[in-house]
Amino acid sequence: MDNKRNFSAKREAIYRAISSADTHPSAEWIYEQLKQEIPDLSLGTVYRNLNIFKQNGKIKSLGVFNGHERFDFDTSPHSHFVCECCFSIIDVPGGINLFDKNTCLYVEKECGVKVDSYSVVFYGICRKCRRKQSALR
Amino acid sequence: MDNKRNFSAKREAIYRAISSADTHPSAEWIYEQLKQEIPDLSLGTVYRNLNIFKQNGKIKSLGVFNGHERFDFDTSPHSHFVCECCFSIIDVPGGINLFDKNTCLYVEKECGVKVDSYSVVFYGICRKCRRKQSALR
DNA sequence: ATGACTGCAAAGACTTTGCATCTTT
DNA sequence: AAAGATGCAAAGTCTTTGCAGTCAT
Repeated sequence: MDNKRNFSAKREAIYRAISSADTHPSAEWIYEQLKQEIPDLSLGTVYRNLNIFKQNGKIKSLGVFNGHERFDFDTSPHSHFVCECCFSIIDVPGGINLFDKNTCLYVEKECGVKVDSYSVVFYGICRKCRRKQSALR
Repeated sequence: MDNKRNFSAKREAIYRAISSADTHPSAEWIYEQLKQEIPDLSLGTVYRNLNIFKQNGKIKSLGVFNGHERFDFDTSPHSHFVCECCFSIIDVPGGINLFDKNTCLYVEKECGVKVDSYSVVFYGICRKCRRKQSALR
């Protein structure tokens, strides 16, 4: 992630866990994941390091879903889909959903603000949950 | 809000507080607001009624910002701007930021999901906070 | 009376934090 | 040795909930 090797083994493990996950994980998820490999890891450390990564810009918060803050190591602009049933989060491929600069300029003018970023989230039902729902009928 | 008049005075006051607010309020904000007018209101009641409104579709949750869930009585599709400094939320006027159905279809095909809705949030610094920042220099 | 609504306070869920200890340089 | 990172548990914050009491029909 960085060349300076200024980090601890646990910190690196936490970052590795996020960046290798395909789940846009929560703190709890990372903790559970690493517990097997690092039994003496504490949840507080996970939270602390996530906040450091966030400040560093190494990860991005996707917001709070179902009470859990979710993170993304991919900080490049892209949209997400959130399943309202199981709260899985998946990347929307391609930049098709991104606004151009004019849209932000429009918001700045209309609202009298300075726009730094934006987020686009689609909500619905994921494939897995749809299957479950159909199976129940 | 509804013709059936099946609601209590406090419930109506809570809905009135949201719908007359220009702040996309939190539960706490509504509680503080109404406390003057209704001294024996409890915060639990505010939470309970907000959840009922949410289920009824009478209000929409904008998500959690700075730890507080924020609500909007305007359930029509529109985007929002969130100030990263004071966490004020303002409506982006006009439908210019809304996607068309094809965008949702694209997401459905690419992700193999069913899209029900989406949200667009712009982040930045609001006018008031910018002024404060300039004044400090 | 019956069902709906509420106050109150306790409980829950997630996150942060203080402090002593342990690591790393 | 100094600075940084962590474990542990307590505290903090926001939200939900159980229960008994209240209100409306």
